[in-house]
Amino acid sequence: MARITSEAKETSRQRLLEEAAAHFARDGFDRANINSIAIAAGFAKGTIYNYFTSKEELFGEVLTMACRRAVTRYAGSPHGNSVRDRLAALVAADVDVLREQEPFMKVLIREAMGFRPDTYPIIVEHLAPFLDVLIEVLATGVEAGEIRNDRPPAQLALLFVGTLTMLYVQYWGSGGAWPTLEELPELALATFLDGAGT
Amino acid sequence: MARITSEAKETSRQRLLEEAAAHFARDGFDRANINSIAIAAGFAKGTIYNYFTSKEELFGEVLTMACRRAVTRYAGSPHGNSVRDRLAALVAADVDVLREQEPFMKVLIREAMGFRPDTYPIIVEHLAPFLDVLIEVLATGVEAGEIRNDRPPAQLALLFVGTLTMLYVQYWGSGGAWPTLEELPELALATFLDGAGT
Amino acid sequence: MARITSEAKETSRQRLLEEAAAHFARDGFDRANINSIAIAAGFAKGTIYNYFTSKEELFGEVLTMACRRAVTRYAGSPHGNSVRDRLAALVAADVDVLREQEPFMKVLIREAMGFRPDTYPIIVEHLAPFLDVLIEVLATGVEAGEIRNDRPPAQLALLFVGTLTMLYVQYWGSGGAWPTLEELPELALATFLDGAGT
Amino acid sequence: MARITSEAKETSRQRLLEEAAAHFARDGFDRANINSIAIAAGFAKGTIYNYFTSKEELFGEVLTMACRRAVTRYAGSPHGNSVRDRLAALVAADVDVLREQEPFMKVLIREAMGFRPDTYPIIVEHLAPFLDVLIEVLATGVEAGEIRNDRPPAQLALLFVGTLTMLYVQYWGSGGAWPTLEELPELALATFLDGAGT
DNA sequence: CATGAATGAGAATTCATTCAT
DNA sequence: AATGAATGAATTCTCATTCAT
Repeated sequence: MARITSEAKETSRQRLLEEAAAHFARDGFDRANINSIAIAAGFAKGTIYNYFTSKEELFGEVLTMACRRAVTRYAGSPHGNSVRDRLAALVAADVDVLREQEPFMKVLIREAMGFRPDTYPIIVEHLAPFLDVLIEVLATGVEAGEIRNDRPPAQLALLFVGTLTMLYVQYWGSGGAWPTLEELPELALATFLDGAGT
Repeated sequence: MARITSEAKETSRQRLLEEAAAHFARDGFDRANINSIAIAAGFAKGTIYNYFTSKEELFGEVLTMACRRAVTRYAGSPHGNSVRDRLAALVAADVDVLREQEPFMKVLIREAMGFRPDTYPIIVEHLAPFLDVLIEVLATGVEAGEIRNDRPPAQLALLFVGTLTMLYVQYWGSGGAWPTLEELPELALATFLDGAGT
Repeated sequence: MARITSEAKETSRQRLLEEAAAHFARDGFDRANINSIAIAAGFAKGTIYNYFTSKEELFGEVLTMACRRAVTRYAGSPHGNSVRDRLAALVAADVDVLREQEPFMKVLIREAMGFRPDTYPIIVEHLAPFLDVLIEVLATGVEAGEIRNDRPPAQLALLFVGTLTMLYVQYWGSGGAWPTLEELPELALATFLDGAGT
Repeated sequence: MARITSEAKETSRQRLLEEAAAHFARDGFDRANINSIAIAAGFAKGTIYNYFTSKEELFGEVLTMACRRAVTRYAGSPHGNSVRDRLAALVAADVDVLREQEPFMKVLIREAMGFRPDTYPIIVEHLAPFLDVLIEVLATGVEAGEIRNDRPPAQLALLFVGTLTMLYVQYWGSGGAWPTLEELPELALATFLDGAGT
C-alpha cells in the first residue's frame, strides 16, 4: 500500500475518528478502549498509532472535530428576520447536526460537563466562534427591543447555550422520551425567550 | 460497648464517604484512587474494604448520600406565598446545600451527565421525591395562574431542575466567575420564569 | 502482612535488587524484563512497583548499590607500606568484591561502557570517592619517587581504573579463561606499574 | 545495465550501513530504530528489508564491516624499525581509522563490552587477523629483547588491545576532554610499554 | 478493625516485520 | 526496488482487591 495513499489514508483516519467518537460518547474517555476502537474501525490496535500519537491526542482530535462540526451549523443562518426566527434557525441547524453527528456531540457535551483541565480549554477555544455568532444575534435583538436589556449579550448567549445543552442532556437521559428531537427546537426557544411564568 | 463501637464505625464510614466524595468530584470515578481516598481519610488502603465491598459500591453510596442530602433542602420550604417566593426559597435552600456539600453535589451532577446505565437509575430513583415537591409547587402555580398551563407540571419541573443544573455547571466551569453563588438563585428564577424576551 | 514489616520489606527489596542485578548484568538494561526479574525474585510482576517506581529507578538503585559496594573495598586499605603494596591491597579487595557481587560489578562496568547520558552521571558521582582514594595513594607514590611524575595523579588514577576494568572485561569475555581471578591482581599491578617493555 | 543496477544497489547498501553504524553507535542495538535509520539514509522503512533480512543481520553486517575496516589499519604497517616504532605506527593508523570511522569503531567497542553470546563470536572471529599481526610484532620484540619475555605474546597482544580500548572509552566517556585523540597514541605506548612505576 | 505487601488482570504504547501496490 | 499502511507480539506500568498478621 503506497503511492495512491493520501485519500485512502484520510478515509482510514475518518473511520477511526468515527469509531472513537462512538466509543468516547458511550464509555467516556477513561473507559473507552483503544483496542476496541481500532477493532471497531476494522484495524489492529497498533494501526491507531499510525494516525494519532496517543489516546489523548485521539480524544483531542475527536473533540476538535466535534467542535468544528458543531460550529458549521451557524454558517448559513438567516440574517434578515426577527431574533426569534434567527435563533429558531440556529437551533434547527444545531439539531440537524446532532442527528447526524450524535456521537461527536455527545462527546462534546459529556466532556464539557467533566471540568477536566486538559480538555476544557479545547472546548472553550473551539466554541468561541459559535458563541460569537450567538452574541451578535442577541445584541441585535437587544437593540431591536426583542431581547431584555438587563443582561449583557455574552451572558445571555451562555444561558442560551446552557438551555440547549440541558435539553440535549434530558433527551439523552430519558432515552429520547422527552423531549423528542422534533419538539426540542421549539421547546428551547420557548424556554429561553418566554419563560414559564405568565 | 457495642454502641460505642458502632458509633465509631459510623464516624469512620462518614469520613470515608466525605473523602470519597471529594475525590470523585475532583477526579471522576475512573481516575479517583481508592488508596488516596483511604489515606485522605486517615486510613490504609485495605480499611475501605471493611466498609464497602468495592469501588463501585463506595461510589454508589456517595451518590445515594448526595441525593439524600440534596433532597433535604426541601424539608423546610415555605408553603404560603406565591410560587415565585416558594421557588426562590427552594433554590436558596438548594444553593445552601451546594455550599456545604459541594463535592457531593458535584459528583451527583457530573454523574448525571454521564448517562451511565449503572448509575443513572440510582440518580433518578433518589431524585424522585425532590421532583415531586417541585411538581406540587408548580401545579399549584398553574392553578393560581402564575405558571403557564401549556405544559404538564412534570415537564416544567424537569426544565427547572435543568436550568438550575446548567447554572451550577457554568458556575463550576467558569471557576466561580459567572454566575457567582450569590446571584445564582435570582438568575435561576428570572431565567426560568421570565425568559429573555420582552 | 503488616506491622512486623520493615525488616521483611527490606529483605524483599534486597531480593529484588539481587535478581535485578543478575538480569541487568546478563541482558543489559533494555533486554532485561521486569516481569522476569519479579518472578525470579519470587514475586508477581506488580510487586516490583511497590519498591521501585519504574524500571529506570530500579536500574539506578542497582547501579547505586553496585557503586556503594565497589567503594567499600577501599575502607580498610593499608596505609603504611609501599605504593605497590597499597595498590595490591586495593586490587585484592576489589577482586574480592567482584567475586561476591559479580552481577553488580558487571552492571556497573557494562553501563560505564555504554556512554548513556542518563546513567553516566550516576556512575561518575558514585565513583568519585573511589577515585579520590586512588589519587591520594598515587600522589603519595609520586612524592616517594615510586611513581613517575610526568602525569598528574588524577590521570594516573584513571589509567589504573581503566587497566583494571579492561582486565575484568577480558576475564568475562574469555569466560574466565584468561586472566583468571587469581592471577588478575598481580597482572594488573605489573601492567600498570612495570609495562611490557624492558 | 545489470552492473549499473548492482552498483547502485551497493551504494544504497553502503548508505544504509553508514547510517546504521551511526545509530547503533549512538543508541545501542535495542534503542536504535529501523525506521530512523532508513529515513536517515534517505529511504523508507521497508527498503531496509530489501538489503538485510532483519535488524540482527543489519547489526551483524555493521559489526563485520567495523571489524574489516579496523583490520585494514595494519595493512601498511612498517616492518623494519623497532617494536616501539612499529607499535606507534599501528596505533597511529588505528586512530586514523577511528577518526574516519568513529561510529563503526564505537559499535565495535560498545558491543565487545556487552558480552553477548550472539555477537561476541563475530567480533572474536573478525579480530583474529588483527591480533595475529600484533602477536607477530610483539614476538619479534621479545626476540629482540625489547619486550619482556615473562608472558606469551598472545597475552601481551590482548593487553595492548585492552589498553588501547580503555583509552578510547575514556576518550568517549570524557567527551573528548582526556585523552584527546592527538595525545592518545603516545599515551597508549607509554602506558603499555613503560608503566607508571619508576 | 486496621494494615499494607502481594497479586494479576488490564491498558497503553512501541516497533520490527510484512506485503500489496 | 521502493513504499508506508497494517500488524500484533511484547513490554511497562496501574490499581482494585485480597488476606495474613
